[in-house]
Amino acid sequence: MKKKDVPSLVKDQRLIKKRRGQIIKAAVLLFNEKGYHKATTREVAKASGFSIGTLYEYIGSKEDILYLVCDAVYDEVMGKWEKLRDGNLEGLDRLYQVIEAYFRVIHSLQDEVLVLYQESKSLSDDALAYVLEKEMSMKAMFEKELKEARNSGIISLHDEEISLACHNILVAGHMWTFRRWAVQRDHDIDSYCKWQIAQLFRGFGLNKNINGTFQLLENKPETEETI
Amino acid sequence: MKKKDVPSLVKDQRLIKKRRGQIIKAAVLLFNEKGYHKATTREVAKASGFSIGTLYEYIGSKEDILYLVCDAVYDEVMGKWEKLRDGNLEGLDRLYQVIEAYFRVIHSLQDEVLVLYQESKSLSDDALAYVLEKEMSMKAMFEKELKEARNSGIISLHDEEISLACHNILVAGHMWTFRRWAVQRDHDIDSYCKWQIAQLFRGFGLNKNINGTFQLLENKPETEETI
Amino acid sequence: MKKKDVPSLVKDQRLIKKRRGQIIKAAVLLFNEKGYHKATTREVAKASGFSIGTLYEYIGSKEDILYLVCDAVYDEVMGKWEKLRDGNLEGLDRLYQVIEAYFRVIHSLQDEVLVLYQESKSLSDDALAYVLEKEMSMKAMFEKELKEARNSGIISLHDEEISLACHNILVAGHMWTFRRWAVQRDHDIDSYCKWQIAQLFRGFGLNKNINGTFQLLENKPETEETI
Amino acid sequence: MKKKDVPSLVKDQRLIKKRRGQIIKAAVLLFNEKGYHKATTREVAKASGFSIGTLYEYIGSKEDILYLVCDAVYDEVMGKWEKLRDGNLEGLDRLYQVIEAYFRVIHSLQDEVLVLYQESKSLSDDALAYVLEKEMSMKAMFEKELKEARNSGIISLHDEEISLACHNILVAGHMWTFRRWAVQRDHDIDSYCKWQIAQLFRGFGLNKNINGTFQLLENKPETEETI
DNA sequence: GATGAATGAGGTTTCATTCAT
DNA sequence: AATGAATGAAACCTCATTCAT
Repeated sequence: MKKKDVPSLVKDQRLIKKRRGQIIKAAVLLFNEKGYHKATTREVAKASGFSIGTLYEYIGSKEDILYLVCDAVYDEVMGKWEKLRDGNLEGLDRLYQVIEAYFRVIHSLQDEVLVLYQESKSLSDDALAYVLEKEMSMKAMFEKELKEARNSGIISLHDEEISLACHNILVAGHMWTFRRWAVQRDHDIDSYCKWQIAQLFRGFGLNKNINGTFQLLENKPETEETI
Repeated sequence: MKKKDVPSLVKDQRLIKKRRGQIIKAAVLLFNEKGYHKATTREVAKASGFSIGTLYEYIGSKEDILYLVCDAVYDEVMGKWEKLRDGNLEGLDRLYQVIEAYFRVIHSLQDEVLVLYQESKSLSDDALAYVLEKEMSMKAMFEKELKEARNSGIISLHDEEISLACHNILVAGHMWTFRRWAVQRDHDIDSYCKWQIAQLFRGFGLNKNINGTFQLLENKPETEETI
Repeated sequence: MKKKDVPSLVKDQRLIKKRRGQIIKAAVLLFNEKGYHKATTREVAKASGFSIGTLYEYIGSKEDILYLVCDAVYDEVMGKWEKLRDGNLEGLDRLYQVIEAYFRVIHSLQDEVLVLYQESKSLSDDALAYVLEKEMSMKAMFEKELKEARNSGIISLHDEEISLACHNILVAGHMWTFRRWAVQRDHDIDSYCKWQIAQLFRGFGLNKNINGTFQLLENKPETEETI
Repeated sequence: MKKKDVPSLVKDQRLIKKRRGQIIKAAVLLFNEKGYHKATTREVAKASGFSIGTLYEYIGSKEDILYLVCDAVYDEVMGKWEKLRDGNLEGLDRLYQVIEAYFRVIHSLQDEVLVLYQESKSLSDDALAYVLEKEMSMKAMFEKELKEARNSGIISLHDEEISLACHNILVAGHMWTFRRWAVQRDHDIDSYCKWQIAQLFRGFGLNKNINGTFQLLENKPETEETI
């Protein structure tokens, strides 16, 4: 599915990019604070730093703002995630690191992801389809990783389990934002990564040591750090 | 925290209960279809079977409708869950059954739970606090179960892990509704219960046999059914 | 073609009729004064005697107002015209009287007809088609009269000429409104009727005497009254 | 009344003329298609081949565009009409030819005349007055012709009748455009000229022969061609 | 207790016009 | 002379809420 076309009356592509960046930034803050429906276009314009007329030079409708936000957030998540992933790792280390990187990216983009998560349902059918497709492509990336791990003999899961596990990973990421009122009261992001990943891979004989790198458990007796 | 007071101009408590039941039922359908913000009070009144004037005899504001829905959904979930739980079970069987019962209740109240999940953020601060408190009380119930299981030596998890695991269980329930566009494409509720519970307890030497009841794994070699 | 359905949120049909009557009356005045496009819905509401919200209880969109006006004006013209026509007349007298009655009805509904004439082009395609159809049905009425007159041997015109003559009659009626800035400076409605009808039937040996009834010209030498 | 002054920021008169020509041409097309009010200045600028900024270098306001169009259309009609009129003709031939030429000019400038006719009411009072004055000057030309014909004994009409007849001639021209949805379905311009002129002069013993030139009827018995 | 017509604040969007480049 | 991004007043329309019946 192709990116939905958001109409603009302005020709200069560089300017469009800049102004839309302002819009997205302002919208994330506003949508977080009051939600998409209660935030007005006038407020978005003002928070973006220009007039309502100028706002509509760069979008076609209010929904376009939400679409721009959702699209941008996915791109940002994907971009940051790619940068954070260590392509040199293999096997278990790689698996852990991929997931942890994902959690940490979400942590760094909390507001953005929360909007994506809570408001995307207000998109029109086709825009929503596009966004869900992006979500599924993220899921596919995790599936690829898990299947490679299975091929390497590190984990043993059915396809169905892998699929579900990937949903769980993705949602565990989202949870960090949409349940922050509870989860972030008890955990910081380090702790959250540690325990969630532990939960995901319990039973596969894996462990993460204290200084944050992951290691195989070598049949040590259970200690505080062991899961 | 006490239940928020929803004002009514009508005296007859029995009538209030009846009419609010109609309102909640209609609102769940409508909020599912178009969301809380896009559904109008007129539509709610019509779907409830009476006039807009009558609607306002039983509520004070539109938000009250959402509050009534959220409150009722929790009560319904709790009620059904209690009925479904087998108080006689002990140990592992009990643990499994509590969780599975929870998933099945959510399955049977999909629309309701979805509304609760997607729209409760639109509640006012105090109403939201009340709803979140209910959510925490559900979490507490799971925590109690898990701690008992730990005391019985069935599982070994830190308090922190138990807390997180309970979040995961609750969210796994919600997921069944808010990710149904993907999850319910690949799973029916039986399969979902099986694999999600498996995922939660992998590594504790538990298993679920083919006919749907859970059992301890007795050192059998791993088979297809083994997790 | 059926009457276009104008949506109303109000149920009481009598009230709808009453309120729409108010709307039409107010709209005719306003549209005359500033034209359809420059008149605002708020102004229409105010001139109708109620709030903007109430206005929209009785219409679905601004265009509906214009449609209501056009539809009502045609009905009013037709209704008044029928009442004014003398069904007992035959032959020439009938022909003259039908046309004169038409002119006089338009005179009594000047503002209404002017709006119909100047603004109907702003209707949507299907509403416009409906209105033009009404116009054609009026033309058909004149054609019927002229053909009967031809059958009686009073006038001798080809079908093509009759068709065009009917257009001319209709437009001569409209002219009285849309060229009033010039025509009504030089004529009152009596004089206008007299000369326009004379113009239409010159050459058929007809005349209208001074006191307003029509008569056959009996080969008299031309006098001031003769055409 | 003097031509209204349309302000321009540009000095070069030749350029002004050229650019305004572009504007008028574009505006006629647009105003025909969507009407003056629904056409935007941006659209006019684009259709004219330059930017909105440049448009405003040559006009002071949107209304000026309409004024330029109306003014230009009159000039064009007058210019073409003069060229088409045969100054050598006398008497009846002259009378017929003047009217037919007028109809044919309007036919060749249909879109332009239609805009003039349908939108001029949106002009400001003074601009409208100027335009109506032009209309009256056209009427005066017809009056001059008819009076000369009366002096020559070709027709016998009172001053009042002549005035009205001239209105009718002018409106018969406009009709060809504003009732084209009906009239042009049944007639081509040749047929329209023939029958409308016939209608105007019925009873004066005039005729138009088959090959399109007009002639006096020489007491022949009425035939199909006779009116 | 039920009704539904009335209200008007406030939402989204448009577009004529300006002015710095 | 030409450009086009920026502006904001003002348009249309919605809908939660009230209150007379």
